[in-house]
Amino acid sequence: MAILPENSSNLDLTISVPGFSSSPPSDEGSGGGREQLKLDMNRLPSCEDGDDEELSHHDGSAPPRKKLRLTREQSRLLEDSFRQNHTLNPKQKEALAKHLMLRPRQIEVWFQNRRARSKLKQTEMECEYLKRWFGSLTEQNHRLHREVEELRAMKVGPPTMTSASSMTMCPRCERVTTAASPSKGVLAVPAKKTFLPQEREH
DNA sequence: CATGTCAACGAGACAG
DNA sequence: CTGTCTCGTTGACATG
Repeated sequence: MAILPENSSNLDLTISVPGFSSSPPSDEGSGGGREQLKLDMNRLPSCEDGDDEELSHHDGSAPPRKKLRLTREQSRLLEDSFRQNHTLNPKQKEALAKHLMLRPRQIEVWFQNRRARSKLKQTEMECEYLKRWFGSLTEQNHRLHREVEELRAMKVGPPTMTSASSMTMCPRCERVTTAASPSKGVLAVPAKKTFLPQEREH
């Protein structure tokens, strides 16, 4: 269902949905100074002992999972990179990891989560679009119903028009057909023939 | 304290 | 088999 143009590269966060701010800068905005205290978490573990993450826990027990917060600069560069490409090849990943002082795995995870957020945003926008569409269709439906009622009210006596009296309009395709081939009433239009003095617009 | 955000993880699918 | 993806979830942390 390609409702919105899947313009791949730049469809992501350029449109802001109210109440949904996943842009990293705003995230850091609140805790800019505070985040700096946690930067040691963002350090590439390779600079210290065994670059095998922080899970080189003795006793095989699972290491405590600490929350990594990316710095503003890291987020910015990742976003830039994401704008250029939504996926990374191993070489790009490695380079980016080195540049950002993160593990390649972290880069990979960030891109996975970023794609997920992007998709979520896209879905929300489509949902919004469909809701609006539904609303306008409902409104149009009501309008047409009113119109049918008005037309029906205009039909006072027995139909005197010769050819038109045997005509009915398919509510679905809005085509005028003869009574010999009655269309199934898709809308709540009674089975009885509807008399159309004149066909409106379409 | 309830809730939202987001990095991280595991499972399962898939391509090469 | 390996690497990467999506999807669903978890857990740390921030915020009102």
